[in-house]
Amino acid sequence: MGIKERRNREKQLRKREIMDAAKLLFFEQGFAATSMNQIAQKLELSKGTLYLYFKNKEELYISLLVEGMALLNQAFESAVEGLDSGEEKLRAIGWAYYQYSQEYPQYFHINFQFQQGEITRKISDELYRECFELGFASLGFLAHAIEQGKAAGQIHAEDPMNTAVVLWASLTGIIFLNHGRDHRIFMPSPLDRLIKESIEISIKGLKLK
Amino acid sequence: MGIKERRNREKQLRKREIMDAAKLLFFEQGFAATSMNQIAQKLELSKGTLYLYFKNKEELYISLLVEGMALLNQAFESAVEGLDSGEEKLRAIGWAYYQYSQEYPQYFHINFQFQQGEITRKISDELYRECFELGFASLGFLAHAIEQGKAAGQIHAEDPMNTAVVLWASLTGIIFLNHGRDHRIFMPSPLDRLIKESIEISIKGLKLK
Amino acid sequence: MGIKERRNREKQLRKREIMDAAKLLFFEQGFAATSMNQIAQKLELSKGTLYLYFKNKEELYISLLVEGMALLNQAFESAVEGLDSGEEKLRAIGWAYYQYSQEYPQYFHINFQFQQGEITRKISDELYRECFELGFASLGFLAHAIEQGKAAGQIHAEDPMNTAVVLWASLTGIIFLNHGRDHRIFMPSPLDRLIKESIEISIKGLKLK
Amino acid sequence: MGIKERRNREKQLRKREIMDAAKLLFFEQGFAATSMNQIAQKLELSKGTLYLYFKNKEELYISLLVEGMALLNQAFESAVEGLDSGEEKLRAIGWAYYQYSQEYPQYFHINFQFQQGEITRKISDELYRECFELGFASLGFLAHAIEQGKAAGQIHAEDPMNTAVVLWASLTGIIFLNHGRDHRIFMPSPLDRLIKESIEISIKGLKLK
DNA sequence: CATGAATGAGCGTTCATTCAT
DNA sequence: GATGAATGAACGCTCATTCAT
Repeated sequence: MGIKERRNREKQLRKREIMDAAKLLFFEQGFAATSMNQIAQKLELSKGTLYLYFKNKEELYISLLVEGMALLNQAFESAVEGLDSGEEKLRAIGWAYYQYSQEYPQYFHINFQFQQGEITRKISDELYRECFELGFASLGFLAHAIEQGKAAGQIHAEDPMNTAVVLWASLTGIIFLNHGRDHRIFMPSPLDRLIKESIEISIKGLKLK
Repeated sequence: MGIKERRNREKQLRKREIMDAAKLLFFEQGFAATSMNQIAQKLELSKGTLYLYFKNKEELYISLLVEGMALLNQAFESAVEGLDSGEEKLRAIGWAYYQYSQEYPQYFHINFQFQQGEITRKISDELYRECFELGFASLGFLAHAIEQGKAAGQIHAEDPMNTAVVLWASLTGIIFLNHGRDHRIFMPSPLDRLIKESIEISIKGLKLK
Repeated sequence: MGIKERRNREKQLRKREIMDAAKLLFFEQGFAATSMNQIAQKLELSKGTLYLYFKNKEELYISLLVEGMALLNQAFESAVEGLDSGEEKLRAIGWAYYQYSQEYPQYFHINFQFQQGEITRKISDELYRECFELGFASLGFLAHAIEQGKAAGQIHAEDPMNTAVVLWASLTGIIFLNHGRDHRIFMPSPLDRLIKESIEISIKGLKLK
Repeated sequence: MGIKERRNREKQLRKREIMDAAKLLFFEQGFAATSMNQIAQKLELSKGTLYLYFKNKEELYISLLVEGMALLNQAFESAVEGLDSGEEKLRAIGWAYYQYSQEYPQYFHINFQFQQGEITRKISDELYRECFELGFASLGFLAHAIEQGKAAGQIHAEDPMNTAVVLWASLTGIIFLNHGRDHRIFMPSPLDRLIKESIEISIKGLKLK
């Protein structure tokens, strides 16, 4: 037993190490430009070993994606904890999304690249579903806040899920402005100002009166 | 005379063919995942021929980008033509952006990929500046409409350029939801509804009263 | 008649132009690194045209070789003109070889590359023979001078042709030191000093007493 | 332990195989005309494998060059061992150079090609310096012998290094006559006779009296 | 006579993946 | 469980040569 457990623990540890190294490299160089060789070298591991833990490059990538999505969900959960009004929650979720993108830029990046579908086609439907559900859960936080505001008569929203998607995508679009790997892309103000402006515009735009 | 002209016309035609084939492939698979070989095969042309028309892969890509950006600017120009108020213009530009993304999804996609910087680092600063200026011009339409609304006392915007970027990125984020090359990504409603909702939220959010 | 002649003259002229352009490029970049395209562009001519005048790249190259060899023979002829003793002639030929290598570095270079055989295998035996005979003629000047010195009892040489080859190759080896296209190669003194020293050592070494 | 050692030995063996195959091909066809593909095919190996052992084509070439130069230096060292006079040493070195060129014609050729600068420009200054110093060491043997003869009053040489270069280049030029990859080049006598004659002429030409 | 578009084989190099040890 | 040598297909790109016009 004890042996088996230790083995298992060690296996998980190794998996972690691989994922951490891969995370950094994928973020810095993108999926296509990062080679399994690089990942192996960074860990002073042999290439073959990577394949003991991940079926292929895509699956390694996706496992990071899932992890990142789970983290985001936790962040949202904490953000709304103890808040009462829908409006407050909306504001908190928006800001939490921004903070997440700053604290875990690698995860944010991976998440986003995934949405673009560069990799999606190479993974199983099952794995895809898992990602999908996690994403759906995140959206749920937004949708729930909107629903609450609507129920309280403070917010106008025909279909809260619809509105949630709109807000989510807006923020994503803005955060992503900042994520090009070169710094020649146009940013009129610091990202946080843009985010704040976006959140406030949206909330004001949603308010009933 | 006639001969030279015909040759020239044919040359332009061939260039068009190449660009059209490349446009589709870049859209479907992304820049990195599309090979010159694929483009050539799609056209039943030899690889070498592509290089008679474009110095390299990047240049082929960028030529599409520039074309798409020019189209978008024209679309914006038409959209605001004859409109009076800033609000109307905002609405028109947002909608034109959406329509552009539907009519020329490949161009939209290429434009977007570029902003992400996947390619930016490989091209000359000069070429980059050209693209940049075209993009800047597009933003200008939005900024100008906001400015006008502000001047007319109808819109609140501390820094119109800032606000323009926010709106632009929001719309881009939403449209992009729809652009994964597989269609498994979550969309609660048709895109046009989401866009309309986004535009209206933003405009309402910007209004002074 | 007149027409035919003019045509012919023009054809020769065009051939000259091609050869002159090729000469420079082959010298600057070497045979392999020079493309037919480059030659055509330098002349503002189409690639196809080159093939009207030369069967292929190799033949263009070889035609330059033949020309250079003929020039060298002329130089040797002038050098020995009016000289009486074998020793004087030897000295004159050696020096003429050096001057030739300075005045026509491109020809010298081409000549030498040929000896290395990089190209030889691709040309016809017939063309090869022509080159060979020209080279042989050059050697003849040296051999003849040695013969004369020997006949006059001033020079020791069992087999003058043998000795001619030795002297020739020695000078070639020295001149070539200077012909690497980068300038990091070791040269203790200016080439002319080395050449003079070599000539004097050889002549002294050949003298009977 | 044993396993690791055997692996290492096998790896060295494979490296040797690659270098030996490359040596022959570079010799027969020159650097530019030899492709990595050819080398791989000759060994019935995949192209990719070559790159496990050598970073690129140039490095493979240079590793041969360095090997050859080291061999030559050893040959010179053996040649002068136990000899007393400068003249004897000169004769021995010249002859050792010839023998080296016969025993290791490929190395001789590679060395020579390098001097021509075909490849020099593509390698790092550092690597270049290493090659340079090995070559310089070879010359040093000659220069030292001349110096010694001069000190003993037997040889006239203003600048022994200069003279060393002259002798070296002379011999190189003669040996090279024989090294065209086809054998149609003119050779009046066997190479050894030419070499002997050259050495004797040079020594006689250098003697004081 | 001259063109120049097109070809197709080839280049050096990379890399995800496999498998014998 | 871990290794790392080997593969083989693919990459972006070049270029001598041909041939319809």
